Amino acid sequence: MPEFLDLHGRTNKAVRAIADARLRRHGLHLGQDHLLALLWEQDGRTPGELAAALDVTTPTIVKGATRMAAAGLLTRRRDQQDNRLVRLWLTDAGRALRKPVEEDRRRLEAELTAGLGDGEREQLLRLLAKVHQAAAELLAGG
Amino acid sequence: MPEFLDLHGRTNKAVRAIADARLRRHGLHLGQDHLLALLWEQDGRTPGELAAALDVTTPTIVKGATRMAAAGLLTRRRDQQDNRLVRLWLTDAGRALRKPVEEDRRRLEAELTAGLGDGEREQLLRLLAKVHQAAAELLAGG
DNA sequence: CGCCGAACGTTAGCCGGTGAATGATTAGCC
DNA sequence: GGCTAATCATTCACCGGCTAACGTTCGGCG
Repeated sequence: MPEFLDLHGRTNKAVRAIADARLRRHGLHLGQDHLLALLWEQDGRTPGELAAALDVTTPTIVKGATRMAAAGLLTRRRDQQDNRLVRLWLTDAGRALRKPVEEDRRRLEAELTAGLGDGEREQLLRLLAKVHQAAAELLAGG
Repeated sequence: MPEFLDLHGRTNKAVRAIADARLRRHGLHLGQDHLLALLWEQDGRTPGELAAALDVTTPTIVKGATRMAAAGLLTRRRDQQDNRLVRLWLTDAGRALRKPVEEDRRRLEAELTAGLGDGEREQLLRLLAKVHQAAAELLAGG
């Protein structure tokens, strides 16, 4: 069991578990916050656009949007100019989650990296970015 | 979108995608390799033991074991002494995957960290371990 | 103008993961 | 010895993610 893969995977799982627990207090599930983040920035985007921005497939967005619509966080509306398109619009409830959820995420980041000095934090990001680039290249070509 | 959380999440997703693609060549799905790794080390363990070792819930093991049994990688047998227990035993097919899968994983680790010097690799592990510990503490207490 | 292909959202089915409820079996205590 | 409580595995329903198949709607070309 290679060291980096194991450690990276474990860390990711723990982080996801914490994020999930905190999102649950706002009635959200893991991943839905990313979708919301995009809509907070700009309303009325299409599932395809959102999927591309999140590096996720369209069905993932559609299913999530259906659940979030049922939860009253957003509404679906067809585009009048191009009837193939569907646009997602936030409700007041969806908009209201912005501040607390963004704050939660900032706090989580701060708590996780609290044990690192400024130089260490910077270095961690630098090294992780290297690995990420290697992964992206392997995924594309290798 | 905090820097570390975002970068770490992206990296994990890319790594998982690569691992999934490579496991698929052996007829495995993501996560099944971890279960196999435990059984390669020691056969005849119970779902509960495996779940605890992998830090996963028991239903996850049960479902995976069902699929892997259907794929001919392992067999289920009830313990004769304690009839509540179920023990998972590898088939020859399951054992045969050991070398290629372990080799794949070692190679993936090497490829991902190829761009790092020895000092950098060590430092990355050290810093990531710090974050992991912080996450574990948050998960337990905070 | 009509057809045919491209673009798009949706659905269905699978996978790993979770929590909650079920059922069987053992262990412990009176 | 018998009843109760703890311990297992299993099942069900849900979530995010994926691929593949489907149906609609628009665009371009003859």
